[in-house]
Amino acid sequence: MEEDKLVCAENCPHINKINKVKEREPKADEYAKLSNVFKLFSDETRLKIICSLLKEELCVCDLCELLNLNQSQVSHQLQLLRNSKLVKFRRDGKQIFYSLNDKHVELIIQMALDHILEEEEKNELL
Amino acid sequence: MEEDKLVCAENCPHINKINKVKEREPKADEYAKLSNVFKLFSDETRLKIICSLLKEELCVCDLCELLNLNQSQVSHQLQLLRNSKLVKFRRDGKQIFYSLNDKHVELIIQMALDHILEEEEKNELL
DNA sequence: ATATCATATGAGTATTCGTTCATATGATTA
DNA sequence: TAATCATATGAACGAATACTCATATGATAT
Repeated sequence: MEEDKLVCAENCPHINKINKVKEREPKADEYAKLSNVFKLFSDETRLKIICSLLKEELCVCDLCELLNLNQSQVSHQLQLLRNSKLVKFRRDGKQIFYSLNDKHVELIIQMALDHILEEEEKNELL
Repeated sequence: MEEDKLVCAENCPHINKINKVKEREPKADEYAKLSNVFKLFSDETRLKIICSLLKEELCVCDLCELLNLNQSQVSHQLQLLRNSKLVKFRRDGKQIFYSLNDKHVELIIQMALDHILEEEEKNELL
């Protein structure tokens, strides 16, 4: 008849800490949006597309050539990026040119690169 | 007998642009590392764990209580974060306390939050 | 020593997600 | 108005992955 125990018995959970964390945490829907953004960056193919668009507006076939991917692959990934408004696009005749829709993208990638570089430095010290 | 055509025929691919992009792009192994980092942030459960650890060192059972997750779930996700060196941990008696291992984590999340907020502002203008 | 507590880990399952193949759409050119 | 070009889209398949359940481990307390 005991209830399932979620928390450990004694000192734990540390209620003070937990309340402190709860105050500052993102809202429930922000977690969903955040994880969705990171999901877009988490696939190597998409990430390459995003990085390619960092500096230059490019058409689908530029991306295919640049990244050595087939057209369907690129278009499918671009659709995901479009749906999340991470990229914008304009048609010019038969071609469609994509570009990034938000200046934060570059910052996010730069922070992650800094993180990776620090990891590498740590490893070199071993 | 024709080869599969990867690029469009005429103006495209825009060789100048492509070369320009190629100069600045991350190296091949950096893409893999980058996407792995973002993959860690891309699951909502892991993201909640990471955000909880932003301000406070917490034990497993704190995280269970705080996020309303079962112990196995939390431990499995912590293992992924450990393997990628995103968190560090110390044992104190029966409990194990986790904390973030890198100051860039907060910056990455903050940039992503800024991105989301800007998206929301754009939507409100409609 | 044994029981209990906090956490870790392995296997199995279900779901998510990326790629491929085939086809559709929408614009241009002949 | 056909044919072709650039891109989009749908369905199917396979791989990756998150969760659950059961069990193992390592520390403490009795």
